[in-house]
Amino acid sequence: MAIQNSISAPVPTLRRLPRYIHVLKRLKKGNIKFVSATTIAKELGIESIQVRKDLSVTGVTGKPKVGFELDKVIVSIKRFLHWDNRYNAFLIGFGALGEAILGYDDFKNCGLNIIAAFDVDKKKIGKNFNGVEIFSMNDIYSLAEKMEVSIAVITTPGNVAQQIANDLVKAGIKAIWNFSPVPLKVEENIIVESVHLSQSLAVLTHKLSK
Amino acid sequence: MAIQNSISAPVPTLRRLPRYIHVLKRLKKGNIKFVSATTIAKELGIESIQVRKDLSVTGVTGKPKVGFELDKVIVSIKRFLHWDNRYNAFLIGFGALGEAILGYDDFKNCGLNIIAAFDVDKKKIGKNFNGVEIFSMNDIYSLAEKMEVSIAVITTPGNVAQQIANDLVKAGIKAIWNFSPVPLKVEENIIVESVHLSQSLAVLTHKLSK
DNA sequence: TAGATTGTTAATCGATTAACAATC
DNA sequence: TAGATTGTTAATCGATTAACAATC
Repeated sequence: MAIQNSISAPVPTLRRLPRYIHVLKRLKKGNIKFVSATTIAKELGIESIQVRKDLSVTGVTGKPKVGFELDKVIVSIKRFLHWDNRYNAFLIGFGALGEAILGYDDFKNCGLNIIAAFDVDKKKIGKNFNGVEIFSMNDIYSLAEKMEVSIAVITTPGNVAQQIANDLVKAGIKAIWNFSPVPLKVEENIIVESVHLSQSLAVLTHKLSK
Repeated sequence: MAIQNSISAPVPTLRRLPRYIHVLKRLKKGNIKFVSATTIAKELGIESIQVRKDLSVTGVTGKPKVGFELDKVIVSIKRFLHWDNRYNAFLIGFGALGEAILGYDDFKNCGLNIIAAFDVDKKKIGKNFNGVEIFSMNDIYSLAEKMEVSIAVITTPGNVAQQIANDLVKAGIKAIWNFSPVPLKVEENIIVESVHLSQSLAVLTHKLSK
C-alpha cells in the first residue's frame, strides 16, 4: 500500500481552516451563497491574501468577481481535514476537562467520535455520559484491541500519561490528542498533538504590562 | 508614564517557555542543580540551539561547560512571562470547561488569579467552587467596576461572548482569554488570546490517513 | 589541558505578503 | 465594458538552524 497523504499544508494554515468553517457557517445562516476572501478576512481580522492562499491548499476554486461558493468551501475544507468522516476515539480521564470535551457535540463534526471513556474513579465507572459509557482504566488495553480506535484523547494527570500512551500504541492507536502536561515519547509514526493551556496563557500574560 | 514592555519575543518562543518550566521543575525533583540546553531539548524532542535562543530572550545566562542553573532559569522565565505576580481574573461561564479551568490550581503559578465566576444557571449562582463564588451574569459589569480585574476568561457560548467582552472592556478589563468560538472584536489596546480546540484537532486529523 | 557548552552572528528555511495577469 | 476578485509567481519577513569564537 502506497503512502498517500502527500498533500500537506503549513500547520498555521491547518489551524486557520476551522476558523473559516466557523465564519462560513455563520454567513450561511444569512442565506448567503457566495463570499469573497475579503469578507472572510474581515470577519477574522486577517488579510484576504492569506485566506485565498489557505483555501487554495484545500483545492477549492472561486470565481473572479463573484467569490467562493459557501457550500463548496465548507465541503472542501472538511474533506482536506478529514472531517468528512469520523475517527473512533477513546477518552482517557473523565475529570472536568474530559467532561467538557465529551459534552461538546460539535467535535463530531471535526472527525472525532468518542466511543468510550475511562477513569479511575469507581463512582464514575459504569455510568453513561452523553451516550458514552465510562469504563475502568484497567479495561483500556483490552477494549482498544477489540474496538477499532484511531485516536486517544488523554486528559489524565501527567504521571500516568506516558504509560497509558504506551499501552494504547501497543493496542494499535494511531494518534494522541494530549491534554496532559507531559511531553509524550512515542514511536515515529504515531501522531501526537498536544494542548497546553499554559502556553496560551504565557502569550497573554507576557503582553500584559505590570 | 513611558510605555515599557519593549522587550518582546516571537510568539513561538513565548509558547515554548512554559514547557521549559515544566521540564525544569521535574528535573529539580531529582535534586539536579544545573542543566544543559541539550538535556532540556532532548526531554522535549526539540533542538538545543532553540532552547538556548529561547532562554536568551528571558535574560538568563549559563556557564560554558556547566549549563544553566535550574532555579535561575525558572525565575527568569517566570519574570519574563509576568508569572511572578498574579493578575486578578473573572471567569465568565461556569460549564464543564469553566470548572476545569477553575479547578486547575496550577494556573495560579501562571499569573492567573480567578477571583469570581459568573453563570446564568440559578442553581450555580451563590455557590462556591475551589474558594471562588459564582455570581449572576448580570453582576459582571458592576463587580468588574468595583474590583481590580485585569483578565476575563470567557467560556460562554458564542452568541453572548461579544456582548460580554464589550461590557468587560467598558469596565476596564485589559485582556481576554477567549474559549468561545467567535472571533472577538475589541479595541486595539485590548489583548485577546483565543483557544479553539478545533484548531488543534484539525492538525491531528489532517495528519491521520483515511 | 582538552572537551563541552554557551552565546552571538550569519545562513537557511518557510510562511506571509505583494504584485499582477487572467477572468467573470 | 469597467471594476472586482481570483490565483499564481515573486518578494519580503521572521523564525529556525548552522557555525564558531569565547570560556569554564
